[in-house]
Amino acid sequence: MNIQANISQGIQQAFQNIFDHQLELEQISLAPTRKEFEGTYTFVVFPFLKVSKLSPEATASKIGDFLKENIAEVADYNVVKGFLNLVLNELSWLDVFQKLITNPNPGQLPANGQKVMVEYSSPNTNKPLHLGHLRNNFLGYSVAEILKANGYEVIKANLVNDRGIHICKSMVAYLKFGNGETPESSGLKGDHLAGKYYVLFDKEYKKQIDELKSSGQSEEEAKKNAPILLEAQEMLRKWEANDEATVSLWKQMNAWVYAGFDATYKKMGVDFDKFYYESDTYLLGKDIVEEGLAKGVFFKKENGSVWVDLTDEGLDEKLVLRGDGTSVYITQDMGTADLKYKDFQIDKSVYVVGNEQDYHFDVLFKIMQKLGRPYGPGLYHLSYGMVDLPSGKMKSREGTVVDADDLMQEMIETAESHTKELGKIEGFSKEQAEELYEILGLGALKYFLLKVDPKKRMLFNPQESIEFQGNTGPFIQYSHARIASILRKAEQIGVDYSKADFSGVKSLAESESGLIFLLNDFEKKIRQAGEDYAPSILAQYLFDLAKEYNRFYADVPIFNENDTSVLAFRVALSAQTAKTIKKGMSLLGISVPDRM
RNA sequence: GGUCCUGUAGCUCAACUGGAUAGAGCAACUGCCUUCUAAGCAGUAGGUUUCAGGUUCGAGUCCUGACAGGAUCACCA
Repeated sequence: MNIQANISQGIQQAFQNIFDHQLELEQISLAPTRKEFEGTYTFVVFPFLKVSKLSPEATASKIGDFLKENIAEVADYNVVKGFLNLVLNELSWLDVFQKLITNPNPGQLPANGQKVMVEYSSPNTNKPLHLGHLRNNFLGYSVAEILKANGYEVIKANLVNDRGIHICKSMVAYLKFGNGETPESSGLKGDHLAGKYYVLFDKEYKKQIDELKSSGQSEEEAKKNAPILLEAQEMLRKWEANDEATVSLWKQMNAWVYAGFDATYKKMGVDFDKFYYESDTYLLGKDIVEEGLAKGVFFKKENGSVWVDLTDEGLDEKLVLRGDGTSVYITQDMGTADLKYKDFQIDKSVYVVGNEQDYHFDVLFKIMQKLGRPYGPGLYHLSYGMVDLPSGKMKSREGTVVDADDLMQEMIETAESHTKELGKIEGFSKEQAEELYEILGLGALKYFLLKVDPKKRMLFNPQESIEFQGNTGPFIQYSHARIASILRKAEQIGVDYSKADFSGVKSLAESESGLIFLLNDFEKKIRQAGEDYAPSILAQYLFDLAKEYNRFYADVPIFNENDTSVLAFRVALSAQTAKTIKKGMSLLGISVPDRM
């Protein structure tokens, strides 16, 4: 069906015929030939010398001869040491291209009947989202879209952390210092309002600690005894006892925060199919503890606390229920895992959570597997590194964060000034121009965060603004806009490339066959990105594709071509590239403009 | 201290999962707008892949041990 498969089969036959040896297709790997050598694909023969019982050169030559004779696409070959470089018939790329353009929806693999849940975002309702959340949200959204493209049915879930001591801290500070302030009266977004009081709490808390210390208490005592902390703890007790005033304040503040989050999510371009709230789930999981005890997966200590022993898995013993029968974090996570399965019968479940929780998820997944959950093997922690600032770690309570709303706004403004500097807003209405700035600013930001391997922690320097040139979102967007311009012109002068009559094409420029090679690779990359949960693979691919197109654009004239079928081919090649870029970028959550 | 992650050009990142002379972008320097958008293209320069061993035809990639940075090891979430 495609060139690579044909060649692989040819190699298989070659081994059968020449060496009387049956090779599995999986054993045959074709690598792209390095630029310094002539050829497209390279087959490394070193691993097969035991079979051929010949020198590397002789082995490679024999296989090369066979392929040249029997496989239409192989025009020639050369051998360097144990490397068999296959030179393809230029025009076989044209066949590949003809097949590619018959696919109306490139990059969409057929449904595989599997359901996967991607949980991401998971905000705390006591503070606004910051740069770290942006990485989380963009990653989660992109992985969800990539899995959809791989044929999964995807449920995007958001587990909102809407209860606990941290929310009570904001509430206490609000009661103390708020004077009835509201988002309306203050002009603050609801999430920023809550965040403000979270910071105020911490200030007051530190002040009280200092006071207690100067009156003779130890640091440890002071931290425990500060009145404002005791108030927050008291408020948590009242909340859990369903105290009317407390719950109503909690609801009020949460409502403000959600309104703020909604606006931020909308700007980010992410969405969710299902929300879970910890205020609903925090009591779940106790029945699983019982089940685990019955099955012998858990055991009880003298004080009544319940543990799981994971020492034979290389981990420790881990508490799953306190001695007083109350839950810990992992108790409710066990319960939530079951709840997700009960709600959606998912085959796989992806948790997009920072790498500081690696150990926690390791434990959680091992427990669910020991309990024999059907979804156990499909649990995956998509762990990502922190985003650090030059000044160090971001801390919400100290106010040393790069706020998500601010950063997105800055990016949009930067995009605006870049665009104006380049004088590229002629013919744009005000609305169109603003839409463009948003597409470009967010594109730059998303690409910046997604092109890096998630595992790596990254340093973000606000002073050195995110680039718009080189390996960036706008570079790829620019390539798309160029093609869109070509396509407009083609339509204007009536070029019909839909018939796919490219009969006049007798040879291909390097950039042309290079483009087809990459376009043909799209599906493979989507598959790889899906298997590895790695948007960065796709980002890298799209950069390569855009680069190759720009090379083509500079090398090969389109409208100066006399032969209409050649002209049609080049327009069709452009159109296919645009389609691929657009689809690929959409899987990263990035839109592409038609003009910029 | 135990466990996990990371370490590649001045900076930010790749390297098709063990393949050839380790590639891109930024920054620096040279060229290219009277032809489809110069947010572009072509080129120059930049490397002991943190270090030391090992495994094999072949190691940035696998193993062992150092070194550096980070995370985690709560009856917190």
